[in-house]
Amino acid sequence: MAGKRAVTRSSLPEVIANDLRERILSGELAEGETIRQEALAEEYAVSRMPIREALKRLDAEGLVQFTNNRGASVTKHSLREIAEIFDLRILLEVDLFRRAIPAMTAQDFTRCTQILDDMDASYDANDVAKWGALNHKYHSALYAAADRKLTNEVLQGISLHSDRFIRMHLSVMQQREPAKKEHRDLLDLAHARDVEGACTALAHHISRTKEELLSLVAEHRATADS
Amino acid sequence: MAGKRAVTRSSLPEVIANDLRERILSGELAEGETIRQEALAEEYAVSRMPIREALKRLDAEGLVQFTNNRGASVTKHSLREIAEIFDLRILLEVDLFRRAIPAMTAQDFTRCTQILDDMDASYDANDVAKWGALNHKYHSALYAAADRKLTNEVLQGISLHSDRFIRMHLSVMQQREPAKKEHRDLLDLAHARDVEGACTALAHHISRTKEELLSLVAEHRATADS
DNA sequence: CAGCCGGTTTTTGTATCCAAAACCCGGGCT
DNA sequence: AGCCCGGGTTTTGGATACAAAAACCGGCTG
Repeated sequence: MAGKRAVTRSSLPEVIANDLRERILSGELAEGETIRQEALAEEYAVSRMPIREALKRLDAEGLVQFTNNRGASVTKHSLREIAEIFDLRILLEVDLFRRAIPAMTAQDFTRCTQILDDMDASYDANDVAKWGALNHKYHSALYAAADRKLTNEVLQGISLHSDRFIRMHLSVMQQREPAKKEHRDLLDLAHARDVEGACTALAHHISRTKEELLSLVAEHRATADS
Repeated sequence: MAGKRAVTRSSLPEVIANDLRERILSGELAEGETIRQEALAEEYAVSRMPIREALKRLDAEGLVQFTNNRGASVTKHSLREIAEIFDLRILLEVDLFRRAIPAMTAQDFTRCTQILDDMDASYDANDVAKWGALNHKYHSALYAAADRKLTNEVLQGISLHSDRFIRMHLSVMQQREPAKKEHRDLLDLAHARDVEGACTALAHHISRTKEELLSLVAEHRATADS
């Protein structure tokens, strides 16, 4: 148990930002909801200042929006923007994958396989939060060999948003078994060093997720009136 | 003169962040330089708090780095990361351009031409800051027809960094007249609706800039020891 | 003489406090 | 009766003040 390496490795605004991010991603804080700084301050038993910094950070990440002197509210994306998020993912992930595949080692493959196993487990266990985290981990592992720090950071920033919608509708999407297989196929194609095949498969995989999610969100919003 | 539309359209941290950003981009604040909050606070005649928020924002943009309790310092990119910045630009800009070209209207073309004229003027006048701003404007105008808000935002974030290095060495690069012509060629190809030709031209244009800049930065760093 | 340890100083991080701007509601005017 | 205007309340934004962590320097000891 050498876990707690650094005594207080994260500053107060950071842990608050992490928690708030999780709350937004999990849907506990709904789209468009206005955020009252003082309420959060009391809830976390700190002053309003760390809260402000945390919100500013989330604002930079695009999860909340600051309006002049009217405070912060959870961002709400249009269907069009959601589609764009996924298109960006395709663009970036395919590029990363293409660069990564020739450089992937046996270690990379075993690591990816392991994460996939964990993912399936949490998927079946209905542990949405864990699945989301593992999903990120899997993708990072897939593209680790590309050794592109900056691109990965940008991708993470974008994936945040896509994850929000995926998790929002994961319960419904669980019926889509093919996703599991597609994940495995990607790894197999990479292992066979079939760069183009793997890339098109990845593009299709994300694209299918996009289409499916778009219809789900559209349906959801239609019923929710809003 | 209907300029000052909104009375106080920008908050204090915002104007400070803008100014600091400009100072970093212009090279007034050198790479790796540590930033003393109190010094800036006195300089801007405000308290340390707006400064902190501004720095946090720049941190989110990647222009400065926060270390635990040791404050902020201007980020310094490795040659490898600089190359990655330009590769990302290629990826994003080509995608935007491809989507934009079929949708570009006469208005778009005239607007682009006009900006190009201004750019040439500031280029010849050696006005580096203005040239940078216009460069941004030109690219935004080129991709405006794509109507991809999010992608453009991401691109802006990345271009910030590339601009930093371009402006750092613009005085040397002025000898490279071909860049002017390339800019015009891009517009002509787009006007002819030659999507693939325009995209490859754009990719080559950015790629050439990248190569040239990389050697300049490498040279600069070699002489500056550091 | 070098390395380590402790006190001092600087610098950051957080809290409390005050001012300014935005919303809400009621009253007056057209 | 409806609309506009003004005071009260709420909420954010900024300043000052305080505590904690880190760097720095000097002295001590092996």
